[in-house]
Amino acid sequence: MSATIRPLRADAARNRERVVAAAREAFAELGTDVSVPQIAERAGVGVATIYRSFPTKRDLVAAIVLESFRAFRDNAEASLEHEDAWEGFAAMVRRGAALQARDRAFTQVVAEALDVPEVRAERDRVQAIARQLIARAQASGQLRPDVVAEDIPLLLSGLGGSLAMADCSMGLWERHLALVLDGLRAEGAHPLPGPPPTRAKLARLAQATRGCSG
Amino acid sequence: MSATIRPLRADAARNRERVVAAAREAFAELGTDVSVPQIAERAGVGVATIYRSFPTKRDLVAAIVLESFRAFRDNAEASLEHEDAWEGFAAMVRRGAALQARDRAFTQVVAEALDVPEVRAERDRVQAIARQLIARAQASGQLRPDVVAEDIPLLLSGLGGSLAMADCSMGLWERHLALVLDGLRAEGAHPLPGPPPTRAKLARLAQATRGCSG
Amino acid sequence: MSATIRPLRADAARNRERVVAAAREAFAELGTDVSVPQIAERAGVGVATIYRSFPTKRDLVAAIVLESFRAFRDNAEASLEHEDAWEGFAAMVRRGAALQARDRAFTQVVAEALDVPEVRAERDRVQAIARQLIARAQASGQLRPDVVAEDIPLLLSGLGGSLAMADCSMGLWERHLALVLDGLRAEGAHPLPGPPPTRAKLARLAQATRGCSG
Amino acid sequence: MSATIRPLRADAARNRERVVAAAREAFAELGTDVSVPQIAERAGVGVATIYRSFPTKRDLVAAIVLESFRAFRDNAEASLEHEDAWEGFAAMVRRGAALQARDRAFTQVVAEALDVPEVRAERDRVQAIARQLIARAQASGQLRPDVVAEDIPLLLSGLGGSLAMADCSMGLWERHLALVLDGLRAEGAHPLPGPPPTRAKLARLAQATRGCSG
DNA sequence: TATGAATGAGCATTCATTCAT
DNA sequence: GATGAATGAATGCTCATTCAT
Repeated sequence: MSATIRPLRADAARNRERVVAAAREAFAELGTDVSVPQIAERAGVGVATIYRSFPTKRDLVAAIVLESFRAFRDNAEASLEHEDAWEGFAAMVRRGAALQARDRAFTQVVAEALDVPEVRAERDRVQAIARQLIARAQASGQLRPDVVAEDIPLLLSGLGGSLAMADCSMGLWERHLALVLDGLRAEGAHPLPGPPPTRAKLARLAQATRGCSG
Repeated sequence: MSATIRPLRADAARNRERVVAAAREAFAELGTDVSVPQIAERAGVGVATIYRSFPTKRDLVAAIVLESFRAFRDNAEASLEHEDAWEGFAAMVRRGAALQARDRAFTQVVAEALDVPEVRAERDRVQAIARQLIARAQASGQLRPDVVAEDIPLLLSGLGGSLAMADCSMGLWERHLALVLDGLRAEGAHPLPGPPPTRAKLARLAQATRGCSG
Repeated sequence: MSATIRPLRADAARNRERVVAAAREAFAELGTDVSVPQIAERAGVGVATIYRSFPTKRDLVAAIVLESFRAFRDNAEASLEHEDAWEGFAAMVRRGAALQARDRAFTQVVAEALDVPEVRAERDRVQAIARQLIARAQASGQLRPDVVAEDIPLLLSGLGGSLAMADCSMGLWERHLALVLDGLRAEGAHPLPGPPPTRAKLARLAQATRGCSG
Repeated sequence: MSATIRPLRADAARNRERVVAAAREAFAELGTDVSVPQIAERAGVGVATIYRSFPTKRDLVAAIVLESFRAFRDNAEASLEHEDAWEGFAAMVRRGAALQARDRAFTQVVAEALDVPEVRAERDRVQAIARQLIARAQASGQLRPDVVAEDIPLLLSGLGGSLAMADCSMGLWERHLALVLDGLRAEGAHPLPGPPPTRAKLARLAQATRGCSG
């Protein structure tokens, strides 16, 4: 009965899924610069089919990375239940690194702050959870106290960069990740240089699109 | 006869230098996506003048990043003289991070493995020095023994990612860098997962342009 | 059996009417450039429903403007009964102007000679009546004798142009219309240049789609 | 010597002229809707050649119609010298009609108020002259006193409409023009309906892009 | 029969690169 | 040797029209 609710949706949905799958794949592999016609070809549909579901390429990108963000958030939420506070925190970082290891578009969007409300909102939600994981791990004395939640996207983006470079099928990025995690431990922490970033500064930072000169 | 050639050469060389300077600036600021006409305009020359010296945009990019690679290598070589082995090593990493902080194209190329022989060669030379710095720092017991030279580009690229994201004028990236350095210290090192990467594997890795799926 | 067909027909007819209503509105408001999907949405039907009744957008346009032509003809026929021959004639012209003032598509089609047999036929019928109105008004000595029926569409189209330009809600076009009517009066008429257009010439003219060069 | 000032311009200018000529022709014939590729083909150049000289299609349209506007203005200025004030005025109207008779894009732009500063400015200049011609002709008692300068573009646009419809090579539009001119004469003028348009109203009118509903 | 998803050609525009001057 | 105009392929996107449901 529920099958007959949307008879049209039957092949429409199947096609949309083909588009999404093709986009997911293409974006993951080649980054957000793949052209819409390229995605259409991979999906075996015409360009206009894509534009029916996603009025703009931007929207398609947003939809795809949103999936990843959500998956990441689900995982991070689950990590809050971890008995060991450090392991909970590490799991989140690991997950973020893994995601970036297989999705180039995700990496790009983490780094370039796609200005789409839904994405922005999801990012905020993710950060709220990260803050909790951090607080827990710091309270337990395992995570160095001078790390703040805002460092995490930078760290993740950092891992993403390294992953992008390497053939991600090799386990190399896991070495790198372990290294970074060691740097985050309270154990042998050396004080970080400069003042801790204020929340206001970081907010402005999140706005900034790009532009480096010195 | 060299007298009649030189004058032209002088002109040409001056022009080439203008192109290189403009490209350096533009690439650092905007990344490798700046258009050739844009660079030509900045340099105050015609596009064809650029194409005389650099048959391809790719070549121009290569030339520019090569400069950075060389500067990096010079610096790394100097670091070999450092009394403190750890400081020598850390100086190299810091330098790499700083370079990426002010040169967006460099970051891109480190991350995307520009497939040009000269660049590749320079990369190898850099790595040879890195190997020495690492060996020294490990011998002195300050650098964790499970790090290999091949990890360095990945780490640098990682830092680059985080730098790209943040407004690089803020000191944020220096926090991240300090974090990573702490992770590299022998002090609180936890064993890295998996087998150490063999040299052969890494060679193949260097070849690979891209392509992640699982 | 007609009983079983009729119900469907009823549905179909109602749907068709919705389409026509939406098209009428959309064309009047926005001109013939509105997209078919847009009309479908206004009508609350699918595009294909439109294409069932009208194999081509052109046909839909033709159907809609045909309505206006018919309304115009009805009005013109009524004007034949006018006691005052001049007023009868003027009423027709006024009506044509008013139609154009509220229907952008009508204006476009009058100006661009939509090449559809039915439209063409209706145009001829209209002209036959115009001819009578003109004859009457000329016989009464009020309409200048050198005007021929074939001038009328041109005049109307002329008014349409001026109307299109002005915010049609302002009464401006009525000034213009009055001006033109004054030009049509026998009173102060100055002879028109050139030979009066022969019927044959005008027939060829009606054929011509476009093409001006000298 | 002046020939060698811009050796490059030699063929560049020739090519630009080809573009302009092709655009002039295409716009005149088909209106502003002709596609850029179409114009390029007519000109025998690539699309990008057009975009070198005209950053936007809008700019190309503006450039072309500006030519016509200027020609019109020159002519109108000359008409100010006419001994007979009425003939001066009539010459302007005739000229405007003739222009529209051979240039569909001009007609469109007169009717649709292309929002480009230069075009707008030229339009204003033209109107200033029209105002003088009108004042002169009214002072001499030949032009009806209730016409204002702002009526002229409407009248011209009106004539344009009628001209567009007819095969412009036939002299038909000249009949229509004569008719309209007769309507403008003081001789047999009947009072115009409604209040004369205030300048403020007309200014707002000029702003309005489109949108007719009642 | 009505739907609306799919199509592919078309549009305005940009860019790396080549060639006449 | 240097110029910058010309090229044509590519990009994101829209629309009239056609099918599978």
